Amino acid sequence: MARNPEHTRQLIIDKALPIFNTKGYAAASISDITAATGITKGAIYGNFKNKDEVATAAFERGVEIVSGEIAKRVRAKSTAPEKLNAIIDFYEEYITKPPIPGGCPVLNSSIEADDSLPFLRSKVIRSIALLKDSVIKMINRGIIEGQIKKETDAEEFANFFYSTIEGVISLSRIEGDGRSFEFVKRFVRKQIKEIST
Amino acid sequence: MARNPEHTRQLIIDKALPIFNTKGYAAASISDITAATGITKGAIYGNFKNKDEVATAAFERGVEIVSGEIAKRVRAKSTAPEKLNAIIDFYEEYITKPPIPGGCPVLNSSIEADDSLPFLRSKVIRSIALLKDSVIKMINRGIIEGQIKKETDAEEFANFFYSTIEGVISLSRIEGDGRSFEFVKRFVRKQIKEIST
DNA sequence: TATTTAATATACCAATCGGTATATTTGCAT
DNA sequence: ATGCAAATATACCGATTGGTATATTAAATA
Repeated sequence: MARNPEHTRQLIIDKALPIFNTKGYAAASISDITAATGITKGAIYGNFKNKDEVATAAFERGVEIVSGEIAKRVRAKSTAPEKLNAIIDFYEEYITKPPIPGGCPVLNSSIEADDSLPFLRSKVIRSIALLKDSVIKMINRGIIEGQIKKETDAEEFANFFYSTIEGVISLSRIEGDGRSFEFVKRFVRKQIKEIST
Repeated sequence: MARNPEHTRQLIIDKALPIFNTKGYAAASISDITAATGITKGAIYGNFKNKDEVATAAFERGVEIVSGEIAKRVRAKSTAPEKLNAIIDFYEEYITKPPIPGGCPVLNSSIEADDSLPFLRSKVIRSIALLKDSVIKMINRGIIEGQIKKETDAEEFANFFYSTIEGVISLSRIEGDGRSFEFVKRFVRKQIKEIST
């Protein structure tokens, strides 16, 4: 080994992530990445088989960042309603100070990978499933612990919850302000209160 | 005039729309359009200044199709709750038999135009505003006509409504089935009932 | 310190991109 | 019928794309 390939690989992923996330897979070029990293094509293709693999690694890193940040905030709260509200707060902050430039990588990749990019599709599907599942578990635990009404349909709520959040992120980003988010936040908070005991 | 340029222009738009909508602006090429239309570059650049203008025209046609179809279904119902449910039904059908291949052009373009494609941004923003506004008006008329509870916040509901629908469309499309939509539909229907008198 | 080998840099490839200049064709007006 | 102008087709442009083959460099081994 020579010249720390681990570091190189990580550098490529870290710099490629915001590029793919802002421009999209198709518009992002290898040259964009060499420019951002100061590294040459030789190094990129020495560490990744092709552009697809760079994009895949970047996406997985993006999901890691997002879900890691969510997990941190969720852990900091003790009851299910508080945890759900913490997730909303995280996404609200996402608009003004996004941990990854370009919006939510799950949503972005979801749009671009639904008809093309078959190598990404399954990864995106899995990420969404994990995010939803954590909300479902959160609600069911809340039911057991008496914080959430026991008649609550966890899967229905989780699907509403993530659909609405992803939807309002797309709205807020294109509109360029947090106005829509404010309305939706207020609504979702009411729904959380609604299922709370 | 010769050879009916109006027809040519419309042909280009009609064929370009599903291409842009499935592949996205960046991945869709002029060659894709010549291949789909059987028409040459000369004809395309004779009718449009550049790729941006083709994409813009295609987007506007897409919005026209979607909002036209929504308007038709909304007109067919007489009360606000029925109208709202008709919109949900429209988007549910969108998953299995989309009027435009590739999903919702408003959502797709929203994702791609938030950081790039400045020529599209304002058009997307305006389309969203119109869609939301029609729901707001629908609810306020429903309040006047006594079908919707008068304490309902129309703007809040409209934002929730479209965020949730756009979000669940993205989910359903990447997941490849209508499962998530079923859950979300059930939830939104309950919310409509909730604000109904 | 010399050698070796892994990692990175450089130089290049064909293909494709958006766009244009020009040639050709078509339909209308005369 | 003929000439003209508008519309479309063809041929081409430089730039960029993802990718590769090869040269160079740097670190570990001996």
